[in-house]
Parts: sequence; structure tokens; C-alpha cells
Amino acid sequence: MSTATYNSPESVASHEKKAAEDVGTLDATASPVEKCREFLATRGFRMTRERSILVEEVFSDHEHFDADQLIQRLAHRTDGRRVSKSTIYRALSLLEEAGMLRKVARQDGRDVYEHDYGYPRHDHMICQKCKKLIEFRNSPVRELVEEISREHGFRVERHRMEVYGLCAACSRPPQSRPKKLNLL
Amino acid sequence: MSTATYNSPESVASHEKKAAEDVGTLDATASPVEKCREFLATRGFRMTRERSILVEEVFSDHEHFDADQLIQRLAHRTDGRRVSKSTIYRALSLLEEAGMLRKVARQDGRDVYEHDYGYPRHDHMICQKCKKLIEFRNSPVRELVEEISREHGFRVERHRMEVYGLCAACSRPPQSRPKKLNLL
DNA sequence: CTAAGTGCAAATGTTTTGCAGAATC
DNA sequence: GATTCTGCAAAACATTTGCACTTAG
Repeated sequence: MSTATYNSPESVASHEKKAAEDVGTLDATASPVEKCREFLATRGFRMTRERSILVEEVFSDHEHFDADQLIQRLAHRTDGRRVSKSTIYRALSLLEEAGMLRKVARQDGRDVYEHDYGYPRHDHMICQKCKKLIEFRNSPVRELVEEISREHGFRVERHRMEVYGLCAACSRPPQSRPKKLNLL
Repeated sequence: MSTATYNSPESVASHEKKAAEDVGTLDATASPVEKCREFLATRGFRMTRERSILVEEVFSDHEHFDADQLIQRLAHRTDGRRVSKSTIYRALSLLEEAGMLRKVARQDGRDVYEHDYGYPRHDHMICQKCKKLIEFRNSPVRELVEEISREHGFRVERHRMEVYGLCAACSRPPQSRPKKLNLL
């Protein structure tokens, strides 16, 4: 669980090779810490111990997270790897500016982040019952968005879509042996 | 300025007649205040002077707004039509539950609301330069979402999409007479 | 060395809440 | 007439900031 693995559950059929439009000049092999250092350099900023601890933590898996979770995990450490609340907030902003993270949603009054580096473009389906986030590749959505935007003279840079409803598991009838289902 | 008029600026080309799918059992002629009273009744709640003042204010035009704007407009009145901050927040939650309002975005740390009653389904393009919100009818988007969701066994209830980029005005080259445009 | 970064505690800004008095059904 | 509402002030939040000290380059 140390290297970033793509574990999007359903999703990511591997057709649609072309879609590298807005990925820009990413070096897909650079570690998150390196990528981040690069960005910081362009601004005259520094890669510090705290920032690398945070980047490693954030990119150690592909789960969504919010600032508070990071605070729980990083601000209470007793070994020399503690990172304070302020630094966490400050670093999150930087990572967002660097294009490595993006806000995907707001839950319980907190901004929820996800990786925007080293991970394919996707949107989310959100199960209103079990709260699961399901990712799906969004190339067709992007194309449609492009088309609609063109009609409005709007120049798309990015989009964000959330689909709310019930996931497969939660919309299945609750009984183990389906006898007499009354779904309404 | 008493009746709700649809003033979405660009948008809403009037093809796509069929798209009344998720409008459900709305009585399109009920005034917002009446519609709200109906909802309150189902919960054993009451239609008060304050709530009707607020509903009238909110539905007097179709602009997007946040709690603070409402507070400015309603909590400082000196005539008998003042509504306090607390009541405003409480009423917004109710209107959201009633399905008459929904949160569309978050700007400057505040939730932005828009009408979800008496107004056609749409999504938003958000100009990153002038901050303008442009609405567009989203039937094709809904169809695509349906299709993708079906593939995942996901039962869609609603979606939300925001497209970020530059509006026509802001993406036009800054010169008054377009001579040599270099768009990339 | 020195500009940038850290941690702390205090400040900020939005939204929520407890409570006493007022109003609806 | 009882229950729900309102307005107030205070609380609860997440997030930001000022400042003295530390550290990367």
C-alpha cells in the first residue's frame, strides 16, 4: 500500500486512447513528491519535510479525503512525522494550484478532495443510500460538453459532474430470495 | 416583479419538447408561497409571515443567491417585513427539503442557491473570468447520464454538472476590432 | 545568510442552536 | 391553547492569519 495504484472499482474501459487533451506536460512517471517539487520550484517555493510527508500520505492511496481526515492522520503523530493543521490547509491549497488535487464535493460541511494527478479523468455517481462514490470514465461526457459549449460560444476548460441515485447493490430488493417485491 | 419569470439569458432553445421526465407531480400554476405551504402542511409545519416574505423575495426573480444576500435584503428592513438571520437559514433548509431550492455551487465560502421549482431542468457553465453563470437545457446530458448509469446498474435520481471555462465575451480577444486572432 | 515555511493560538466567517417570548392552526 | 416559530446572543464549525521561531536552498 505504498505505491499509488488505480483502484477505480467498475469504470475505466481502455478504449478512448486520445483523451490526453488537458493533461498538459505531465511526466507520468514522476512520483507525486517529485511532481510537487517541480511545481514549487516554478514558484520559488520549497519542498519541505512537512510537505513531502503530506504528499506521500495523500497519494498513498486513491481514496477521497477531506482536510479533517488528514489532520487526524498527520497532526497527532508522535514520531518526527507530524504536520500541523495550518500546514495541512496551506499544502492542500498548493496541491490544488499545482493541479495535483481537486475538490470533488462537499460533505458534512467539508471540502472533499481527490487526486487529479496520475489518475484518469472521470466523474462520480454517488449512492444516496450507502454514500459510495463510483467513478466512471467520462470521455463521452466530455465530448457532449464540448458540443454543447460550442453552441454557446463557451470555451471549456474542465467540468465536474455528480450523478445521484442508488448503486446496484442498494437498488436491489432487500430480501435475499426475491419473492414478492414491491418497489415504488 | 411579483410573478416568477424565466429569464435565463442564453439557453433554453425550445426544441426538446419531451423532457418533462423528472418534473413529477408539480402543479405548475401554484404560487411559490402556496407550494411551500403545501409542503409545510405535510410536515405539520406552519406558513408564517416571515416564511412567506422570504419565499416571495426568493422567487421574485430567477437570480442565483446565497444566504448572505438574503440577509442583506431581509434582515435590515425597518418596515414590518424584516426576517432575522436565523429564520433565513432555517427557511432555506426547509425550501431545499421541499424541493423548491437547491444548492448549485459554493462561492466565497457560501452556498449558492437557485430555484428548483417552476423552472426547467438545466446545468451551468461557469465563466472563470467574469464569474457569470450560464444555464443550458440538459436533456441530452440527462440521456447520456441515464445510459452510462444503466451500464453500471446505477439508478439515477438526479445529477449536477458544472462546466468551467471562458464565456463567449471573455474568450474573445481583448481588442475591439478582431484583426488577427490567435486562439489556442 | 535570508526568504520561505512551520506551529501555535487567536481571528474569521458561515451556519447552527438554546431559550424566552410571540404567533399559527 | 398547545405547539411551532422567531429573534437574539452565544456556540459550533471549518478555514485563515499574525507572529516568533525554524529551515531549505
